[in-house]
Amino acid sequence: MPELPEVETIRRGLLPKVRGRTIADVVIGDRKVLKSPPERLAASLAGRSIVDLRRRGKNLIFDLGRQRLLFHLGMTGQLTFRDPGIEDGGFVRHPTTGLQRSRQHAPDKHTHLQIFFEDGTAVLFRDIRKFGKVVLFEADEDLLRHLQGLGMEPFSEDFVWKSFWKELSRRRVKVKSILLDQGFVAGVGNIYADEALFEARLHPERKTEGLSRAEAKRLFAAVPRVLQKGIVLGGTSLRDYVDSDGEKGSNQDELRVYGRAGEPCPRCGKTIVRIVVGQRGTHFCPRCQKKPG
DNA sequence: AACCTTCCCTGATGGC
DNA sequence: TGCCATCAGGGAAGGT
Repeated sequence: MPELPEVETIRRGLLPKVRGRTIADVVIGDRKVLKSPPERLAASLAGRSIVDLRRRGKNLIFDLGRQRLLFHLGMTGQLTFRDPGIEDGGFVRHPTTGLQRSRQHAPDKHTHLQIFFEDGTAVLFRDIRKFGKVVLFEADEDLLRHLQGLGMEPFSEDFVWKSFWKELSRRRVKVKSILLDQGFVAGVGNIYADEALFEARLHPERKTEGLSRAEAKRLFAAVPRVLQKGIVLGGTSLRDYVDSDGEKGSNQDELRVYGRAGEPCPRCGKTIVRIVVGQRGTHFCPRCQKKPG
C-alpha cells in the first residue's frame, strides 16, 4: 500500500520525466476514481504544462501553473510512466548498465487515467481496488483547503518535537491509531506505523496519554527513521506497489515486524504476533514492545 | 472526543 | 472456465 516512502519514490522517479512537459490529451477509464468530472478533467488538462510535482503526506500533486492535479493512490494505486517506443516488459538500453528489462506496462482494464504528452509518452494511473482518487483543483487555495486537515509533514520544518508532543498529549487514543491518523503525522500508513512502533519499542495499544516524554521521543525519532529507510530502499512492495518505472521496491525485505507474525523478532528472537487494532492488522514483538501493566 | 461499524473494490486463497 | 466465503485495508461517513 502506498504510504509516504512509496509516494515519494514515485514522485522522484516521475519528476524528471514530466517536468516542463505539456499535456496533449487525457484518456479516461473507469470514472469512479475520478473525483472531478471526466469531461472537465479532459478539457482542463489539455494544453497545460507540468511545472512541478509535489507530495504532501500520501498525496501526489501535479503543479500545472494555476491548477493542481492531485492523486491519492489508496491501497493499490499505481502511477507509471510509459514510452510507447519501448516494448512493454522488453529490454531497453540503459545508459550506464547496458541492457535492462523495461517494467513499464500497457494500460489495461484497471487503468483509469492516461495523461499523454505530445511525443506519445504518458503517465498512467492504474488502481485495481479503486480506493484511490484523482482530483483537479482550479487553484492552489482549493488544494490547500482539501489538504488542510493533514498533520505534520515528516522531513519538513513542521516536524518538530514540540508539536509532536503537544498533539500526542492532547489526544487519548491508542498509539497505533494516532500514527494512522493523517491529521497527526501525514504519510504514515499501516506498514510504517508498525515498523515505527517496533523501532520505538512501544506496544501498539499503549494509550497516548500514558506515554512518558522519553517514550514519545523514541517514537518521534522512529517515525522519520523508518520512513527514510523506506525511501532509500525504493518503497515496500508487498503486493501491488511499483515505482514510476514499474519496478518493485526492496523495503519489504527489511521490514522488522510487519507481515512477519510467527517469525522470530530480529531484536530478541521472541515470536512476532499479529493482533487487530482499530480494524487494522498490527504486528509487534510481545517482549520488546510490552504493555506496562 | 473517542470509538465503532460499514462501505467502497478486486484478487488471492482455501474449503468443499 | 467450479463455487463461495474470507481477507487485505485508506479514508470517508454515520452512529453511539
